[in-house]
Amino acid sequence: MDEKDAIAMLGALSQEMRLRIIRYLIGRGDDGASAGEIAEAMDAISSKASFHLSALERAGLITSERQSRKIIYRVSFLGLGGLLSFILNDCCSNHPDIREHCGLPNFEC
Amino acid sequence: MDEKDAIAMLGALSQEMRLRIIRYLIGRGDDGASAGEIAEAMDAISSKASFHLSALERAGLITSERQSRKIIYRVSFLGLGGLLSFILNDCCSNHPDIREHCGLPNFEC
DNA sequence: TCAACATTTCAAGAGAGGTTGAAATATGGA
DNA sequence: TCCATATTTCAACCTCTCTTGAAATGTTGA
Repeated sequence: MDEKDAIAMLGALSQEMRLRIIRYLIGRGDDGASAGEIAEAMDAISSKASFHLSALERAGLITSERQSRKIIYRVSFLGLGGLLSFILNDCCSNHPDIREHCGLPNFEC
Repeated sequence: MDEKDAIAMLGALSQEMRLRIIRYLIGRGDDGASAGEIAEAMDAISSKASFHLSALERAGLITSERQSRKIIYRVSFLGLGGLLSFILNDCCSNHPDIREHCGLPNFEC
C-alpha cells in the first residue's frame, strides 16, 4: 500500500453511491451481494452500479466472483484495513500523540 | 461528522499534492507552516498551493490563522481523527471482527 | 502614504469523472 | 440451438476539478 494506492482508495470512497455500496456490502458480510442486488438496493440502473462497482474493485476495496450467471461482490477487509493502516501509520509515525486527538484508544503504531 | 462531511474529507485527501500537504503539516506539528513555506515545500506556484490549501480547510482537515503578513496552516487533528473514527465506526459497528482483518490492534469500537 | 511582501481570487482552458440508454458479452436452461 | 437472465462496455454528454498567469487584497515598515 503506497501513496498511489491510498489516493486511489480515498478517491473511490469519496463518492456517495460508492460509500453506500461499501456500507451495504459490509452489512452483507461474507455472503456479499450480486451486482443486481446492489443496483436494486442503491436504486440505480445496472450500468451506473456497474460503473461504480468496477471503480471500487479497481481501487482494491471490493472483490468479485462469478457464481453462474451472477457476479458476487464482497467488501475487501484487506483493502479497507490497508487504507486505515496507511492513514493511521502516516499519522502516528510522525506524531505520537495524534492518537489522542483522534479519539482512538491507545495502541502501538 | 456525517456522511457528507466524510465524503468531503475523503475527496480532499484523494489528491497527490493535498495528501503531501497533510503529511508535511503533520511533520510540522503545532508550529504549522505558512502558505509560502508550504508552496515552496511542494514546489508549487502560490495560486496552486492556495487552491489546495483552501480545499483542505473547507473539508475541515487543516486550520488557518493569520500571523501578521503570513497565514499559518496547521493540520486539524480533530478533523483527521473524526474521519478515522467515521471509517472505523462505520466499519466496526456492523461487523465486529473487521478490526482483525484490518490488522489493527484490539480495542472497543 | 508608498513600496515590498504574502496570499488569495479570478477567468480561461485542459482534463477527469459521472450519468444515461443502447449494444455487447457471458451463462444456464428448455 | 435459442431464449431469458445477469452484467459489462461503449459513446455521448454534462459537470466538476485542476492548473496557470494575472490581478486584487491585506499587511508591515520606511
